[in-house]
Amino acid sequence: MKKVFALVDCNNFYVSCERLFRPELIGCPVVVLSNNDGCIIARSNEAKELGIAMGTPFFKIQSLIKRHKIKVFSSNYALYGDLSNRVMDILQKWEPEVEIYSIDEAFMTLPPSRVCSLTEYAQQLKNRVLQCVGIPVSVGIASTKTLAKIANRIAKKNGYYKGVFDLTDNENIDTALQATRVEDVWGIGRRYAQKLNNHGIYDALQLKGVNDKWVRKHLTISGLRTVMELRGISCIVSDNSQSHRKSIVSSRSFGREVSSSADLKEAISSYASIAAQKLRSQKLAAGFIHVFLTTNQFKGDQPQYSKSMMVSLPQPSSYTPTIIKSALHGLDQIYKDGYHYKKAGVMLTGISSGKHKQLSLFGSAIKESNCLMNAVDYINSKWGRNTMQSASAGFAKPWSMQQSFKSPSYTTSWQELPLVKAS
DNA sequence: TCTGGGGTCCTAGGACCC
DNA sequence: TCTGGGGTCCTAGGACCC
Repeated sequence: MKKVFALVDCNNFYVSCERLFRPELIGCPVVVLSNNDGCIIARSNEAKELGIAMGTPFFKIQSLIKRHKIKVFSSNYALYGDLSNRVMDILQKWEPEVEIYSIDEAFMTLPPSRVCSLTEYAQQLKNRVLQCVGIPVSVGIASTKTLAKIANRIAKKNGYYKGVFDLTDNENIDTALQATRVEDVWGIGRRYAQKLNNHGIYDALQLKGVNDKWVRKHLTISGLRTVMELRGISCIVSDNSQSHRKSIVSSRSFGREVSSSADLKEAISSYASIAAQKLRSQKLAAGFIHVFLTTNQFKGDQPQYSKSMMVSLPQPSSYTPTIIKSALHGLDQIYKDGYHYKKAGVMLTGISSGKHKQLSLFGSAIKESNCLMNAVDYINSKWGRNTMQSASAGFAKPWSMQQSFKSPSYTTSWQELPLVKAS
């Protein structure tokens, strides 16, 4: 029997998280900003209706914000991450096969036999999530993940379906595909959409019928997989192997432009610490450290410079002092005086399980204290990030990002618990 | 004044080897 | 005038995702 996939997607997830603790904002236009309060990364339906596009720079829509009294939030990842975990818990209790795809989406494999219809089954799940966590979700059901994405889009856009749309019925598929533009197909981005349009292909039904050879040549093997999925042949398999991630990045745009080597060293130390902590939290170690910095590409009148460099470690490590030291060594090599830098970062690669370390050929293992890192991680998890930190990361942090509109961490910080007053 | 961060996969091309 | 072919590894860059 053919597999059936359900894509469960939280509606306007970050906005829904903010509204959960500010119910008076239901029905009002709300937006959430990227780090550094740079771009719009989430919009309520009311904000979408005002024509605010995803990724719009915040500073460009100031007057619109004022005119329509749009409520603005800086991103609060502690809150979103916690609520995401709660939603995923419900899904995992509901069905054994759940693939968490992103902070606000998961693919579920539905059982072949059940007492009610697929639509009723998904409605029950949707109600359960709303009841237990308070986050509204939409569910798209189909025989492949790409079709489930399309079904989900229809469930969201068309109120008639009440948040659930079943596309397993073959008769509906082509109608749905015809109503879907190629750029709205999962796996087709701006560039590929342009290419397809130039070739006379505008909707998903046309894409489904394109010659395989042409697709393979112009959209690579990934594009061909997308087309096969539109045809109902499931070929985007879930990666349920216990494989760990291949890279870990920590980077930020600065709150203001940075020129001095001293400030950059602080920032790089800080990012290196964050990356090392992420490594340890997944019990991994890294073999290579990449450091990069770049000037503000939006300022065409200023001299531009960007550079990256890789530093190899003698043996894989997750020890913060080692990671910081190597990152600063890399920074020394690429830093050039006289530029206004906008962004810098640290990327860790050559990632392996921390248990099996390849030791250096000469001499014994380098001394790194796991106990010390365990203690630091424990203290920071209990009392908040940066309760203990490396001195090289600085204290005033004049380069740190702006977050002017951040809501409290309602669910993850004792100090920020919401208060309820009886009157 | 103000334009995110963190990932993955694929391909082309160069270096190098036999 | 003539100057191989094929495999592998690495890196940079492009494209996509949320």
